[in-house]
Amino acid sequence: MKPRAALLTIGRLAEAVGVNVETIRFYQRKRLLREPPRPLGGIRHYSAEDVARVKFIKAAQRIGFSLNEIHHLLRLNEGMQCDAAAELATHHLQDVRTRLQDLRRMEVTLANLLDQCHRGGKKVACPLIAALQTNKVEAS
Amino acid sequence: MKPRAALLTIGRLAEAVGVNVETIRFYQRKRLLREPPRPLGGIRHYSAEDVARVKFIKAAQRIGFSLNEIHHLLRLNEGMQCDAAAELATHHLQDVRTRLQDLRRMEVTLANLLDQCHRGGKKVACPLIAALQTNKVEAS
DNA sequence: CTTGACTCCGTACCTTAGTACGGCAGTAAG
DNA sequence: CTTACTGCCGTACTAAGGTACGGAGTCAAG
Repeated sequence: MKPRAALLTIGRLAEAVGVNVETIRFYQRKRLLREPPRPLGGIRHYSAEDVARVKFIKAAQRIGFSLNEIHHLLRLNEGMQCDAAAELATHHLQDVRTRLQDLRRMEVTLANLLDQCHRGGKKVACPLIAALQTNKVEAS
Repeated sequence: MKPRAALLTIGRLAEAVGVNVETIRFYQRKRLLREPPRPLGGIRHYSAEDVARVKFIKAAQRIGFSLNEIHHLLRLNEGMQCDAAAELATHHLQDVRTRLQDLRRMEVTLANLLDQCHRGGKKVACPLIAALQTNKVEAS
């Protein structure tokens, strides 16, 4: 018999990524994940690609993208027309670069704070707020 | 007459940052913002510091922090005991660095995608998903 | 052939982060 | 004085992103 146990069911997929089974179903409903083939008796089975996809979704969320934006990003992945892709990518690239700057400032500031601490002051004054606005948040 | 017009009311604060008045009130309820002094007749007035604070909140949200995490970050700002601050900061610093890596990968990938496009392929194949998982995919 | 661990499905519920609503009060202009 | 802004307050509603629940089917092991 073929190793039925190796089949990637929804439960295993969820476990592999570290999310709830319901979350997988939810992503399917939201079309962030294709409906997988269900060869025998209606039990879905997934591929390694699906694992990667869900991991991508989770990573993208951590850096501040909404499911909606992630949906767009994922479409870039599946060979779309170049001009459309370029437009989307340009837009997201700018977005990503803004976030990078904010994150770098945050990094530097936290690192400085730690450094101050280790030099032995008992209290620290942390210009954390200044960190993210040095650049600007010009209201439109 | 004193320049009453220069008073930073809730409406002006909201406008300065580009958020809704209700959002400011909401942040106050959530203790992300102190209750400001209300000298005459109960009308709150805010300082430039409050503007900075709200801007910080918004910037931190864009890079993926929840209001809860932001609450912690803000507490770092107001001179706390060094050991406590150091622990918090260390934790957030790691977090920030992970996000930075993901964002950098995302940046490189999007930039490559654009580059491919400009070189004239009609369709593009974008290893976008690979981008965010390079760090840790030990999927069995 | 029963039992336990999954799976399937739809629906309901929960948390986070706001937004909107309606009633009341103070001030300023017409 | 009346009308028009704001501001104050509490409560209710919304949207996004899940989570939980209950009933039914499936499958491998005991």
